[in-house]
Amino acid sequence: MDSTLEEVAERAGVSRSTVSRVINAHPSVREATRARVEAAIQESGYRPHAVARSLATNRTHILGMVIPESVSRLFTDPYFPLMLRGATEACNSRGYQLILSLFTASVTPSVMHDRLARSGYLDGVVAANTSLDDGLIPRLLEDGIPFITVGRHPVDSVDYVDVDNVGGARMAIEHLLRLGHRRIGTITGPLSMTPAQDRLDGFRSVMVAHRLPLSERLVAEGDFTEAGGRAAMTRLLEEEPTAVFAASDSMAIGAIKAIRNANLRVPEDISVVGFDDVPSAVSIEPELTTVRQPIERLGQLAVEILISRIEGKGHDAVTTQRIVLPTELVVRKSCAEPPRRGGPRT
Amino acid sequence: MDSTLEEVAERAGVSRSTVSRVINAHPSVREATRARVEAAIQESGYRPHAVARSLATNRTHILGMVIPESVSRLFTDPYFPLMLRGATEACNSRGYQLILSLFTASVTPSVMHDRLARSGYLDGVVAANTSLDDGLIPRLLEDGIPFITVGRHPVDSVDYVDVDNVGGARMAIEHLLRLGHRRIGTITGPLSMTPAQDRLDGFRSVMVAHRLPLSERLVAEGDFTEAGGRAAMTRLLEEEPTAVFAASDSMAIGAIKAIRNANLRVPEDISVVGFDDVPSAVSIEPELTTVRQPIERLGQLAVEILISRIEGKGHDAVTTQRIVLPTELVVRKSCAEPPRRGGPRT
DNA sequence: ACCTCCGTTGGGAGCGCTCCCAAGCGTAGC
DNA sequence: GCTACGCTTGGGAGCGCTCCCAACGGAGGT
Repeated sequence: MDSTLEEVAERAGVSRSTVSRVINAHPSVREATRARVEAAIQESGYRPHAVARSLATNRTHILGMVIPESVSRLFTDPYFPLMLRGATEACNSRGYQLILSLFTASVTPSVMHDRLARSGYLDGVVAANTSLDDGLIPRLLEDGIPFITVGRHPVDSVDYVDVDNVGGARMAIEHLLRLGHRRIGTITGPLSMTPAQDRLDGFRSVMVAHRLPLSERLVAEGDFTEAGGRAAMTRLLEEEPTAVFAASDSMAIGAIKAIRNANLRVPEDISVVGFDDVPSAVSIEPELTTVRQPIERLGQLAVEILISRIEGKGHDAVTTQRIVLPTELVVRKSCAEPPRRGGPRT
Repeated sequence: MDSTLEEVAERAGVSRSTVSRVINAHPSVREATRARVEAAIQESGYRPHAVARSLATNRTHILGMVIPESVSRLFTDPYFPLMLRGATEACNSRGYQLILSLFTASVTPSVMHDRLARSGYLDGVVAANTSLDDGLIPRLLEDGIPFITVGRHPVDSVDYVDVDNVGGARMAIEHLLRLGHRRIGTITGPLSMTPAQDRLDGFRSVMVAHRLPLSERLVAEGDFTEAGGRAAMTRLLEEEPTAVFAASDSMAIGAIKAIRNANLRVPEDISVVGFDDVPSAVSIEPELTTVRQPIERLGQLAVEILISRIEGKGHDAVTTQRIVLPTELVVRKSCAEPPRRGGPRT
């Protein structure tokens, strides 16, 4: 069971090196020898010892997925599970493993970082949705470990995969405009995170392009959670918007609750657009109009690019890789034309 | 940056062994020497090479979390994220790392298994919610790798952590009985999974204890998903139950939709109880009465027990560890007294 | 003054694998 | 028939660390 290369070699009557060649599919092994070795491997149930191999090759085939503490709270949101699934899928098919590093309370970021990057266990790191201020990226850069971020990062040499947050937000707002809305509010994510910034930019750029009022009072910062969306919407309500763009579906769901709580209806009194298109977007009443982003694909691509960087395939190893995936507006039932002035809404 | 023990030793004017002792907090190092070595470590930015250490100690401090393919579909359910978070938390505080192994389409279970257990990278495995028929447990047993399952497993020597599914189901049904329901249906999970079996057993035992009808037609098998719950409920509707116990919140939510789809109301026409108490249980209308299980705690305990087994602390190493956590009924708004016969329901 | 013992320290021998270099051998070319 | 070259194969030298055993020296006991 726990046989070693040497034992297999003896059994096959060849040397350690030859067995190693067979295992690594090295071409220069005579067919007859190869067969003999393979038989010996079968018989002994031999499996290469990954740790020993890693020590010799300086490769572990293990990737780290880092999720900063601030974000791990969102873990009940399907966003991360989906991204993880994409990442895992890619790892599986490329023969890599994924270590999950959530920054939790019991451990400081720097301990966490040491354990990760400098432990020598990781061939590369996927830094998911880091916020700009957590200092993770500079450290990774300093370590020289290959990494990629999910969500754009401003530093020049950083690889990333992202979705078109600006474009998605634009589509959402344009949809609202098309329905006749003029007084549109937005609930943003935490502005230390680039996707939140970008969605807000998209919102603003459309408003500006249409010469619409862009009061800061129509912008409420949330935290991507339902509770945060609810609180933000409650504030927004005072401004009497006829439509709201929430930067995540969870926040949109929170917003709908706040609206109902104020005895208003969605979409008759206020239209709501979300972002993400998580499964529960269709579980709620009314089904949510939202911007779909390919979350699973994002995780998958991140891993694939990271691996190609690690393995140094072609020019991937020198060119910074930046991929932005398109987003898509999904029209459902949470938006309608704005109420007539002085109409049903008191 | 990538200095070795030897280099640090030279810098401190001691031997490799002494540096090793300092790093591993071995007591027999003179204070002065220790200080000198620590300074050298600081200066050189030395970090022990985890892989080399693992090769020498035969310990990686890496655990695997295995989630079978059939279950990874549930990934949009908050169950796994929460369990993962508990597990990660425990790993973090004990200095372990967690490798996530989802069985995905691109890889067969046996390849997956080889990669895991026999790669030598894993000190132990947490097998989450395996179904009885996927053959994972026998293989782990055969390999002799330490492991624990989340959700009870019938084999004698297997460690597990579980929640009191039977008791939880009982509480749910008794609650319904107390409200006056007699014709109660249930939507089960896939019966190849022990939690699904246990919840059904709880349902049955209460029904039997109260001498209530136990028609198989009032039992519909679902798959823990919302869509499955909806389909199962649609079938159940023909039996005209006044209440339904769904073995997961997702299925309960699906059931509510099916009920509404039939132009009936929850809870006025049909009461619904779920299981899990996921966050979205309070996001829907009406808020769901459900059985709460400590999911995060489950993941955490699984890891802690696994680690104590690996490290062979005391008798933990020989006694089978089985822990069953209590569940709790959370009464919200999805249950009411049954409609009067011939009442509003046509 | 000598022996013993303990607290410290150093160095060899691996852990199981890869990689490189060299050796063995058969064959083709001259 | 001899040289050269290419295909195979074997074995040494690590990868960076831990662990064990031996050695060293000073303190305490007699």
